[in-house]
Amino acid sequence: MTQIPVKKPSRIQTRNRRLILDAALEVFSTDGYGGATLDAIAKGAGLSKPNLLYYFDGKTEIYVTLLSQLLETWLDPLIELNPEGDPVEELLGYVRNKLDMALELPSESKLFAGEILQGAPRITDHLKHELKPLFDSKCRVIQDWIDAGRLAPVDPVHLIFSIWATTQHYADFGAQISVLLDDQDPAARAAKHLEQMFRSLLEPVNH
Amino acid sequence: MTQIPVKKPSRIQTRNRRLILDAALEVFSTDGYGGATLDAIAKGAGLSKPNLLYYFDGKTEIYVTLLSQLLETWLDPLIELNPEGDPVEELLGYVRNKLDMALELPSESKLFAGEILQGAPRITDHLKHELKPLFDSKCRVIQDWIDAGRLAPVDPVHLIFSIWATTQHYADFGAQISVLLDDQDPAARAAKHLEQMFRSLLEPVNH
DNA sequence: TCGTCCATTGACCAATTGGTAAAAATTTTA
DNA sequence: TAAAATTTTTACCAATTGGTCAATGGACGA
Repeated sequence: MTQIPVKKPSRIQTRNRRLILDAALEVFSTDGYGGATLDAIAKGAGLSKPNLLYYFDGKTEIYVTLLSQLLETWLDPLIELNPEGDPVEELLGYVRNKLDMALELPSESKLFAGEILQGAPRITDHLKHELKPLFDSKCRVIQDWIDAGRLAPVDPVHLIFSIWATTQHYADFGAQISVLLDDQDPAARAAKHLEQMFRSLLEPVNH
Repeated sequence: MTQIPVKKPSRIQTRNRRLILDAALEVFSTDGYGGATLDAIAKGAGLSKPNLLYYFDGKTEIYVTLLSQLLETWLDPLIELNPEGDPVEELLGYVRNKLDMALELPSESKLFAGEILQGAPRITDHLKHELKPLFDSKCRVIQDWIDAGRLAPVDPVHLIFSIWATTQHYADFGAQISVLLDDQDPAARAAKHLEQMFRSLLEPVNH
């Protein structure tokens, strides 16, 4: 029996890996992969650089660990899209959830966006094997809703793209929004606008 | 008289600065500011590194030059939004223009997105003094249309954000889209979807 | 054609980078 | 508590980075 030795991590390991990943998230999301340095991450985590490398095999491993953990969290709201629920409310709920995530976890959104922006060189596999199947399945759910006449005839694929784009925009382009809105908090009006927009798109005409 | 010597650039200067900026666009947009190297840009431009630095004062200057030139091109379609035209058609035309730009000039879009993502540390002033006034002015135009009953009552600010987000998404998240659509070209269906979405949002109910 | 200015190069540099090795300190286990 | 295992540090390194400088090569007008 080839038993893979999966020792449970010590308290110190759990704590330090957490410290490192937290620090790394900030550094990677504000400086990008290329601009981030192990020194900056080490400093942020309150550890020495060689100590960092005791817990992770290198810069890339920290980065990829972060991204794949992130992808899971990020996919959750999409998973929860319930085929049995009311189509319009399910989708508006999804919009709401994604917007809340973007507003509450902007660094995570930026980290992901930065990786995709650069061609997703380090997570293409994750996208293919985790995101894609879920995406296809949820597109089918939406198409079924449309076929049942419970949703206006939209393009499921591009509907999802539009939801992702508009919600994540509030995290990824936060710096631009800050300038344009003189640092006012966009949250409330953004939520209202997105609900209005997607409702007018999705509500079936014959009611 | 403090006369600034604005010699017109020689043919060689024009050519080489162009070569450098073209190469820099590719390098910066795929590697990010931090990940980009002068060596890579020099190689891409077919020049030696010291030769690069003969034309530009340093990495940052190349980058900022690129970004500010870019911002102008990028703002053009918004400028063309005509207060005298038909509101819905003007806005849908803007969507169309922005989508076409994103599809045709993805590197430019990515470069800009990358800078904003990192907090816009090098172009905040440009945003404040060029983008913001234009943005405010066009928001007023949209509000006037609404007040005149020629457009559904939307939030002008967030309408523009949604247009930017959805169109640029096809450039900035192209890598993700490629995976999800198995490399099919999204252009046609994206255009159709965006028109449907924004039309259903913008068309005034009383016709 | 000559001299002046522009363009280009090779050699170089200090600082920073990701990463290593081995010893020292600390925690856990028996 | 002593040995074993884990964690941390100190000292270090080779490669890469953005950038300089003096010397050389070319373009071009007088």
